[in-house]
Amino acid sequence: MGKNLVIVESPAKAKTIEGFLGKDYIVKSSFGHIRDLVKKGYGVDIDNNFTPTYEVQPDKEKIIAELKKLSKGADMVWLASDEDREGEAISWHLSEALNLEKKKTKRIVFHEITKPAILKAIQNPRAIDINLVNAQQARRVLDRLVGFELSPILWRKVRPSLSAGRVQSVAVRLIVEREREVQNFKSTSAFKVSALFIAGKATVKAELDKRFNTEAEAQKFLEKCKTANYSIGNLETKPAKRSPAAPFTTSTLQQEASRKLGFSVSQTMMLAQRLYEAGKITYMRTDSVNLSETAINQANEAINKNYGKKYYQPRTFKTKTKGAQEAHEAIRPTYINVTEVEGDAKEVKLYDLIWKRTIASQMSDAELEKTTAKITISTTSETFVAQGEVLKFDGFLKVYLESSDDDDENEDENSTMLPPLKVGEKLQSKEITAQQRFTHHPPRYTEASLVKKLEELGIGRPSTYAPTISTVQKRNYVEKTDREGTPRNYSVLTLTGANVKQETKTENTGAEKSKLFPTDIGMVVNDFLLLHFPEILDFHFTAKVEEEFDEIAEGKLDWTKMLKDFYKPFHKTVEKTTENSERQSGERELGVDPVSKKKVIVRIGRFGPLAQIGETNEEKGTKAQFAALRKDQRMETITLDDALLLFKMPRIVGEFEGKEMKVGIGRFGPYVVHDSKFTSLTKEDDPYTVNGERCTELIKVKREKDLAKIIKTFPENPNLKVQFGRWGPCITLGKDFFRIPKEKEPAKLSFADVIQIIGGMDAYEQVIANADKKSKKFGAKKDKAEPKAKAAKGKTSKALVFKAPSKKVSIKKPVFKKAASKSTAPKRVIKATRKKTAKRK
DNA sequence: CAGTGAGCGAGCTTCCGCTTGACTT
Repeated sequence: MGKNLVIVESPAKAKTIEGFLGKDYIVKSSFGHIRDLVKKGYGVDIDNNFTPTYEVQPDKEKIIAELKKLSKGADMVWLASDEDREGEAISWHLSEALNLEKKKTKRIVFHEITKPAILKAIQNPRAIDINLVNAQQARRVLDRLVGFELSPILWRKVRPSLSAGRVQSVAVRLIVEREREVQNFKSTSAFKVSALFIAGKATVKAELDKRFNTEAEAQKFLEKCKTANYSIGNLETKPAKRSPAAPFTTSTLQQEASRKLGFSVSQTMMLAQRLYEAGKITYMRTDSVNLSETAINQANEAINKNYGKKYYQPRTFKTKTKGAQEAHEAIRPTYINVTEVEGDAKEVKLYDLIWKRTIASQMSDAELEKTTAKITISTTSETFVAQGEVLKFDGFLKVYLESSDDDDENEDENSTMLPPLKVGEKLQSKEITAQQRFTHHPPRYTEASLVKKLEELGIGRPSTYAPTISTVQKRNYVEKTDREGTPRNYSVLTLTGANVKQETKTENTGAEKSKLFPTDIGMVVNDFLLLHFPEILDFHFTAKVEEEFDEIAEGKLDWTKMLKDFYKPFHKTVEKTTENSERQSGERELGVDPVSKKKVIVRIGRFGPLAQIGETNEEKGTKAQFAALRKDQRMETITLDDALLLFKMPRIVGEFEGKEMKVGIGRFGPYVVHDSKFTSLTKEDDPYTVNGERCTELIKVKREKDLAKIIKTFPENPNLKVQFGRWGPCITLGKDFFRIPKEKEPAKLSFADVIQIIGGMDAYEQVIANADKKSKKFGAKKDKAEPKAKAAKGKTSKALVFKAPSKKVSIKKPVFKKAASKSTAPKRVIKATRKKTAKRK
């Protein structure tokens, strides 16, 4: 037999499979899709039966060249991409792009990476399923058409650079609608009654079988209890059992890692990727809950060895996810006998989670015994109920228990044991309390609970959950933030002996951590799309088109016909909307300004949400006043009073050294600016009332602090200093920073030394000129940082220049301008880019 | 770092799914 070329999607998979197949087989990977619709324009010829135009993705040119060469020399090419719609398309694109001969090409599939599975696949090859490929083309083209027709409408009607799509727009809708549910939620309260009884030597905790709507009713009930006798009216013991959850899919892994370990969705995926690449776990982007036979056998061994035979119970799970394609196994340890891995702490934790979940899925049910005791009250018909739970056999609970999203108020002191009780037995009441409890609004989404919801709706795929969440945040439709709670009073009535005591207590309510909130722009875009394109935004739109894709895959429906039927009415709506719809600014009238008697509105402006008093009208000579909304304010909920307060800012609070002091609220909170220098106000200072005296004080303190940082100044230029920066001594020139070479002593630097470090006189002057230019360009068209960077790099800079650290900049691209020279060139200063370049260990 | 609230307009933005890159010393 001659040489065989096998092509799979993932390089890690290629490595594993090569080991199974011996030396007649070369296994290579395509790194996912290799061709896509052309990037420019639609890439689809709509008038010509939706003919797509594909191009090899630029980053895949190299791999295609290599595969081409290898396929030429091979006797047989085995296309082994995943067994799903996308995988079939990858095989098809490969056969096209590599110009493979039909008789030299075979298509094989397997959904687990085990030796028997691979060998069996090789023995059962088939041809490319063109129907399945067409289903993928339909999916791809539909997504392109939806995205590329909707987005431009948003550019015209709302704001440039926005986006819309089949998946992201529904994700945003979910978050917007949930937020409105929260806003419209009216909390009600009721009194929950619980009691502590004494039975012999033991205490029994019980809860009343009803709640009281008012404090008066609760009070009345407690009055009745004063003279009451209590006895066991009924006892019931029932066996119960609990079963383990299925092994992890991408979505359930993301949820559990979020609940149990506090990882974000993308963090989980990054860690899982590393574990996968290290050969520790199976593939992490999967919707399947299946375990291979090999894995089940390994689990059997591990359970017998670690816990005993009684704990083993083999199970197979069926996916409940609609539209699951199950091209892979569930996520599991590659070798189940490896109970823990070494290395990065977070990887270790994630592996442990996967290991436990996998093992637990093959373990016995937990057996419980639930006892319910009803306690009668002699003076009234209500009854108290005490519940106890005894674990008879722990089963899978020995290793793993799935968490739930609403662990909010499950304070039922779960699974306590009841003492031995008898029917008719008398109980002593020790204490009865009636506590006011409030109803909760539906929970806001976390990243993970949003993924769960999307999966339930069949929207998105394992490979896109994490990217979707980052897209809606990048577009500024959604933000993940914390929110501080507000205190709320509640009432507690306590009966001890013959005394009822009333207390008012305070609890914190509404606090949120890492939850998804819609932004103003997110709401405006959502409302606009929902108004004009309800079909696309429908929660079942994806499910509906998926059904049609399935029909295409089964050969029952022509893919271009499906697209035509979709596109015709859709495009009509697009045209109608482009022509007829109003520009959307989310404008909302708040009321009238009592001072000027002019209308106050909020709307989205060029730089985001703003409040506006009056209108600009040249004929009448009126001019509108503007104030940006604060970050924690929403157009939908801001009140007139809050909006009016915004116009009080910035506020001139007085004079100091002949220059005025202005107080404002900026991106980083309240500040006072004096002589164009900013000083932050402290938490105790209210920016609306703080006076000049206090501001002067703050400015003086700031000056002293700044002064303490300065190591050296130069008479040649007051803006040039040697001072302590965040990472030790450095040279500052205006807002540019320069690193001091190790061998130099900061305090002893001369002006000439400094110029040399900056890179010579030319460079020095250039930096000053660039700084000037930048400040002048303010309010001009666009951010002019780019030309500045070029100038500095191309001509002058011989030293490293870096800007003051700013989160945005450091993540996006390194702001270092690398020195064009040589030995004296200092090394990198900050590790701002480290995260990005950090590798698997 | 923090302000701004227009339309003399050139050309850009955008989708969803697959998968991991990585010029130099």
